[in-house]
Amino acid sequence: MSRASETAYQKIRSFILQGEAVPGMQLTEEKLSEISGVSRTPVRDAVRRLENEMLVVRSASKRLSVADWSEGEVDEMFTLRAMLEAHAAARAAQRIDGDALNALRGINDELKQAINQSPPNITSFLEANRRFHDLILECARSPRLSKLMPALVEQPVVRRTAHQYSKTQLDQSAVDHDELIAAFAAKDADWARSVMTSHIRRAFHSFSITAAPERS
Amino acid sequence: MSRASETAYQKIRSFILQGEAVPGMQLTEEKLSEISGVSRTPVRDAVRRLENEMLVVRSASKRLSVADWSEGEVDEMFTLRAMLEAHAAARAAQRIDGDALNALRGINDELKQAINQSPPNITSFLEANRRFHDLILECARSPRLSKLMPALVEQPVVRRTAHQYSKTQLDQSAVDHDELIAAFAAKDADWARSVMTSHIRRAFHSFSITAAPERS
DNA sequence: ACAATCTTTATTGTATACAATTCATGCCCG
DNA sequence: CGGGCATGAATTGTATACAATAAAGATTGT
Repeated sequence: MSRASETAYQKIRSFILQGEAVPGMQLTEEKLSEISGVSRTPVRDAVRRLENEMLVVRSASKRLSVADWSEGEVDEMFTLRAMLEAHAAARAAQRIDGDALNALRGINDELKQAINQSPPNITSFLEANRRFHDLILECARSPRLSKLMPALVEQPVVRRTAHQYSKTQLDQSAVDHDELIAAFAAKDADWARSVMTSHIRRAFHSFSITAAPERS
Repeated sequence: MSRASETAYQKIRSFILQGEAVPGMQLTEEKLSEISGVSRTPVRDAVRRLENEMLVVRSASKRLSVADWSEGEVDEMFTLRAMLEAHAAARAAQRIDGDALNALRGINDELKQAINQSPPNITSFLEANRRFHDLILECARSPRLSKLMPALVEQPVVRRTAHQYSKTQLDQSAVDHDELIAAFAAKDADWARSVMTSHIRRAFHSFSITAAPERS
């Protein structure tokens, strides 16, 4: 997208993900245009994109609000994400080349460095993690899959601001990634699929456990 | 959506699906606003929706064109659709109530009537088929799944204008639907998932076989 | 004739003004 | 008091004019 529309998208998105917005709170196009500093027209474009990622929802009478998903819906999201990302891993295993494989190794090294700082650098970890998964998606070479994934990935982040990551969990992520790389190197689609499924579902359960207390 | 934006969406969509548009052909916002009889603003809204359904694509320099997918990409779409619709069927099996079950039976009766006309009424068949699958999706009660499906369902229609349906294929669809209903009545999620998977993948292969000659 | 650059034209992006809806408030009548 | 209805305010939808950008075409120098 072009400049204004893109900045609006970024600003509104971070406004929601950085926790400045309360789930369920109403958003008017005018307020959003103030936040992002552009007119309503590009704001509307940005909102459409966010609507597709289901970060904002539109009520029956076209009013906008910050998405607020029930526990069951978050579960469902993880299930769908596990299915699709496992499928992406399987495709990637059949298509990946040596360069991409090395790139994955490099990204996972960065991820390990982020973990081994004290305290672990969560921001760097999340950033490397995102790049790792994005690169796999790219190697899957499925435009359609690439289109569907954004509606599944960022969602948990909304509630995760206060999320505590244990060193054990972080280390396990790096181990999973290493095993994925091994499966890719062996071009074993089923192996890759299984590892990815476990990886996502484990993340889901540790997310549920630490996120649950918030609901008090 | 509101009136103008919605009519734009409908008109452009049917313009593409009814085969008046050639895959790959360029679409300017102005021409689309002529076609739909509204100004460019609502056209842009409509285009965003179509872009998400991947019926139109946007080139690197923001120019619009009618989507044109390779054979491999159509395959991938069917695979994804099979995965997600099978998942929807499994969820529906656990959540469906008697009313919805009866509604499914009614819809499938209409579908059979459409088949048994001579010649079979393909339009009615497709319409009933769509309602059948839509109702299952609704019974799955997964907003996220409902959001993802549109990007997967209408795609093949683009090339299918000249598609010939054999009586055997049509009958098999009705039989599949009956078995799905049986799985739902038994609340057997795995059964429902399997039947739906077979149903979609069979449709895929009969589609490939009859659509292939077009590529000459 | 060819290539590089400039100019022109086509197309998309943005802002603003206004129209149409929807929501909230208060009023009247029961 | 309380429910329905009118009125006003807030919000979204649409059209249009203009700005920015990308594509196409013309021009010039070699």
